Amino acid sequence: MPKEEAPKKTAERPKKQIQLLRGMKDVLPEEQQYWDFIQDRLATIAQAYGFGLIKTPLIEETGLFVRSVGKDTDIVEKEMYTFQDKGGESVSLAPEGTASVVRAYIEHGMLSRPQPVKLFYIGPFFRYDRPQAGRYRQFYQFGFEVIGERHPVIDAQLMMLAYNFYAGAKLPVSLQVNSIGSPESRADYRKALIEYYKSRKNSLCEDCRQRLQKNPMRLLDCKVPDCQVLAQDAPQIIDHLDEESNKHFVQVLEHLDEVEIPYVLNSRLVRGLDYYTGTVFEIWPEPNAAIAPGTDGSVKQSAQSALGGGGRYDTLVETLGGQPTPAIGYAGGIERCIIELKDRAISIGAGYRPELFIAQLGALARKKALKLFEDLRQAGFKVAESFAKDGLKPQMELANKLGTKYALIIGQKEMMDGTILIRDMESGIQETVDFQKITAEVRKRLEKYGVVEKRDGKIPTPSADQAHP
RNA sequence: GUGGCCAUAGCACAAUGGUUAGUGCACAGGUCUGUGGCACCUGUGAUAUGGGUUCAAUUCCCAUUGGCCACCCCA
Repeated sequence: MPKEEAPKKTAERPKKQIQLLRGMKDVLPEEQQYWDFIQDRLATIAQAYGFGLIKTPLIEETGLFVRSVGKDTDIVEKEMYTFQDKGGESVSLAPEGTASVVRAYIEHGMLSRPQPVKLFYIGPFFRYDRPQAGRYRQFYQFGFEVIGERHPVIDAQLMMLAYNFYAGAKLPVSLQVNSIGSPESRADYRKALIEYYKSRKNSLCEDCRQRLQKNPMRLLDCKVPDCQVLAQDAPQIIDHLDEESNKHFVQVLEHLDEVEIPYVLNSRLVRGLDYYTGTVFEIWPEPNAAIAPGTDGSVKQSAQSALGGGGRYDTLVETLGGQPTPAIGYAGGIERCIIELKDRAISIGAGYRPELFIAQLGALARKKALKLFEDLRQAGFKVAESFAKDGLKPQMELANKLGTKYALIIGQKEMMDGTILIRDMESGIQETVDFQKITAEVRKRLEKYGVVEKRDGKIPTPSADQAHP
């Protein structure tokens, strides 16, 4: 097939280039290693802590989220992808994972499994929000839910799991912890807060006056300096916890102390979703010292945005129609995790790198090479090739770019002799070996390399056979 | 949802109200007819879209689309 035939310019390009929908993102092969890295670690950790993977649908009945996340939350009020399906039912793309997991727990009668039921998920979610770095309209979250147990040790263990996930990936993070108490004590606290702020309303920023009406707890983490001053002396939720919540929280902290997981008591931590009760926590990235404001002004230190968050939701199962069942969960954002990994130039191990490259020359050799590729692949080698290329040179270039250890060269001469060339790409030394013995010869050489690699500590991450969402 | 900054090849960046819009990397081919990394040469490839001002717009104006930043909120 003559390769001279340049692709003819076919139809005229459409005037309007079709581009990504706002807030959407393509993940290209180069970035895939980060996703693999995270997924591998998640799968490992989930297994170690006894979580089973659950896959829930992208689409659910709208009511599920209205009832769980809360109808007055921003997420439900203005960020959901909601539409009518062809049957006229109102459906929504899932904006988060917990609601679906709880729905599944109830629907599949998981109450009759050994409690607590520990479930783990990973997948895309959707929120129609204004995009920013690390914030997409389709974004990926992983989550761990423990349903059916109220003991504080569970809270501590889940925080430990979350913390260890990041620590294991060499990401410096801090664990922020708080308790927002039972719904009753929260209502009580709310009253106290409103009371406190009422008299000081004039010193508040405009947003905060809104918050006073809508979501008083948010007053506490306003960034306006004047508001922060007021927040200093505002009543603390800790002081308004009911006895049970308080006792629970103290025990959670004791457990955390015991396992020596560092945490920050953050009395201003409130979570936005309605279903939270009691313990709440977030994982924050530590400020990145590596990114200092450059003289050129090209600073890219993203604002404090949580890598993930979670908490107890002891009333949610009941809210969604199940038996009263305590539960707790954590959810983390994958894109944000990747941003941190990249910013901190954290090594995630080498990506896929082929060990062998098959170069061929001539029609007969090409046929033989095609077969050889298959044999070597089935023998377990990572093999690369460029069979469509004619010249040896471009093939060697590619072998070099891919960083393969050896090139196996088969041309007319080798075809005649029943041999093949093995070229060491680093030294340039090449040897002629019997074609029949190629597998053994290659294995012999690569095993030698394997030892060297181990010394360097550069063992390629084993590509687990986990599912990619 | 609010406010601001921005948009030139695959990527990173130049330039200009007036002939063929440059450079580096990448990609393709060649110098090298069976051998990669280096060098040199050649080539492919772009002014996001729509409208307006103007003799003339990639440049100025408006809108749309998209990106980024700060809010809001959240993963």
